[in-house]
Amino acid sequence: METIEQVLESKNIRVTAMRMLIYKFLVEKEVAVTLSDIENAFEKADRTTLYRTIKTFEEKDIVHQIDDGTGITKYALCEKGCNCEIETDLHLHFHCNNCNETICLTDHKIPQIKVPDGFVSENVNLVVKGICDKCSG
Amino acid sequence: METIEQVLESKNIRVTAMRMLIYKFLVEKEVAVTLSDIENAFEKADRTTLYRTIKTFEEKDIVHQIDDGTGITKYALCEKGCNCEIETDLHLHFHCNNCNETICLTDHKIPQIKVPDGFVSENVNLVVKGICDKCSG
DNA sequence: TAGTAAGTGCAATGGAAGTGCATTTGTTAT
DNA sequence: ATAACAAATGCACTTCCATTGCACTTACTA
Repeated sequence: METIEQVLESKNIRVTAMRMLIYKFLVEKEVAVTLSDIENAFEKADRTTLYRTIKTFEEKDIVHQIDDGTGITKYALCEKGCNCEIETDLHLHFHCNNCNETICLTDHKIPQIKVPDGFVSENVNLVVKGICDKCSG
Repeated sequence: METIEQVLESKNIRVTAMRMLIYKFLVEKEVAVTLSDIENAFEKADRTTLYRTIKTFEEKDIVHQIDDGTGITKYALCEKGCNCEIETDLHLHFHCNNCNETICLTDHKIPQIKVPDGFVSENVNLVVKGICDKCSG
């Protein structure tokens, strides 16, 4: 089992208390979070720090950004099976219309999408909306 | 050939000069537009009016909203083959990373997406990013 | 044609994203 | 150990888009 320090170091991210806390928070949260979520969880910390920390994590490919259509950017840890650095790693996201949470369905790859002649596909964003397992129960 | 008045009336939208102009603008634009695009086209009109006009069009299903991941909401006319009122009408959108325009690929339906047990899919948003036909030429 | 409902314009607010700069903290070399 | 440097953090501020309240105008309806 890797420690948080090891994870950060392996990605060339300098280890700080703040970063460890935020990483831990992301691990414990199983859904994608907004910047506000993080803000609420760390009220003592500055918004900018949280913002830049997430951006750092993103650059170093330990979190990926999700645009689930709510208009607010969400972030989730890149876990087992998520290779965000590879453009073609395209798992889909599920947004629950009831609890408003967004979940990475890492196992569910996006099928090949055909585009018309002349169009070149570089990237695909797919968000399924509906009711999640917890809410449909 | 339906006139603009007829289109609006058939959707129970009261006909005003402003609405006709905006509708005409949307018809002529073949790509999805932002509120700012409309604003620039109608500098004499108020932002709020344009905003609410688009919202009205959206409610009455003559326009649909597109979230192409640029962070700015775009709108496009629901044309032939687009049945936004039906949740399962799911054509995809293409966003060009070069010219920054977003196009409805009305003919391209989204394939059936499987979700895990317990999840209920109600809606799917799919945006393909890449280079459009005009830019790849 | 008067009355009412809807549409429009102006002003202001709110939320999220992003930036500049000063300060603090951490790393490295001496 | 500590000086010097680089990176991280906190504060203040800005910008941009979305949205709302209210007053005024326009269009339908009895």
